[in-house]
Amino acid sequence: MAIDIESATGVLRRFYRTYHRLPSYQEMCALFGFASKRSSFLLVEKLVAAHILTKDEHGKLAPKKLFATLPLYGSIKAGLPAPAEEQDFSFVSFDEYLVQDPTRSFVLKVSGDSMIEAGIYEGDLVIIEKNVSFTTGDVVVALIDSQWTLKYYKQQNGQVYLESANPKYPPLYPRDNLEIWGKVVSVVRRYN
Amino acid sequence: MAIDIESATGVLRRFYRTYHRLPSYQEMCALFGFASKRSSFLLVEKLVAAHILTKDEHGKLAPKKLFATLPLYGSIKAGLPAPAEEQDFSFVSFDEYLVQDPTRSFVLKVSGDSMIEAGIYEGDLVIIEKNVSFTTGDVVVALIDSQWTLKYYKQQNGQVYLESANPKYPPLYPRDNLEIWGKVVSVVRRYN
DNA sequence: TTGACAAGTAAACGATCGTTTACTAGTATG
DNA sequence: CATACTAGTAAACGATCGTTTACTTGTCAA
Repeated sequence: MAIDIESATGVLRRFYRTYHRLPSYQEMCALFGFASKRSSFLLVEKLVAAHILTKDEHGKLAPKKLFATLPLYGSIKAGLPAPAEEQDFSFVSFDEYLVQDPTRSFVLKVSGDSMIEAGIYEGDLVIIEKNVSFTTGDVVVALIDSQWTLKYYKQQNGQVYLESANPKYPPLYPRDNLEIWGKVVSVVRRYN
Repeated sequence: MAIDIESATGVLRRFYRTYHRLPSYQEMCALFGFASKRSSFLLVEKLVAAHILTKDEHGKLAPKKLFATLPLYGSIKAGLPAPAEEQDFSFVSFDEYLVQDPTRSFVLKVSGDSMIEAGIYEGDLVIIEKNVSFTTGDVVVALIDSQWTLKYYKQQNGQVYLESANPKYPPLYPRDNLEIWGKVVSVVRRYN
């Protein structure tokens, strides 16, 4: 009774999500109930042929795209490919898609509705990048009069101020000092 | 001249992002310019002590949270901790945060403005999960009269229909058949 | 100047690595 | 029935693994 590729992929994916590495052939024996490493070897050969795993230039086993990534279909308007012939898509890993420089980034959970008109809702996560340049229109995290806010950064006639995306809040002109902490480079929302 | 932990972390993070695995001590020698594996060994010891790397239950080296993740500060309203004492936060990996079951999920790039009132903009990526139950108010990907759309799923008096979040579009009542492909479980937006 | 310490080299250890060879059992095909 | 093929076991291969021991530097403080 051979283990099919699909369920093997699931097992390995779960292992990779837990340990952030692939199991050795010996560990695969335990995972799949093999008695010989050769069985793991043959299974891996199939997975490599199926483009689920790869070997890098040093011959080390590595997860291929499917592991940390999902198929990305083109446009929602363009129509979806038939489920049988799932081709013509790229892949996305959100960690890589959302974060350019992890060493300069952090995440904030949004509360309040001041940026709701910009599509940033309460409960959303925003990824902030520090020490980057920003211009008028960027969403920034700012310390204005010793209070933290998420606002549009605006420049007009040399005057710098912060503007809410929700029209019910007035623009903020700094009294003494205005400290910009970073720029919002991406937004993430999870339902339920 | 010792290599400081910070830059070593950067090098390893870059390696991990490229190869989706950690380098061996031998490979670290090449990465850091060491002539002896012992130098790699000592460096790793420091990184483990600094909670940047770990060893799992089988003694295998594994990246700790910091690698695939970013610090998550509480609420934007609550104020940020001082940069020096960066404590009291959790961590987020977006791949894990956004996708519950990778085997049943795919990604679509949004075009059109029909869901703009729900905070889903043109160019956003939506993560769709197939074969899940959904109720009134969920955002779904549907095939209505052989056309793909992103809409609110609605049920009223036994009548099922699709509603746009943008009031300028009327609700869609299916003429012959309505096929729901999956539920939008999360939304992702990257600026610039 | 001396001593202590940190950081690196060089070499060696047993353990585990991926891989290969030889063989066995089961199953499907002719 | 004979054959071929697939999937598995068992054992062994050299290579690489992480780790340890012994020794060499350079630096800073006493």
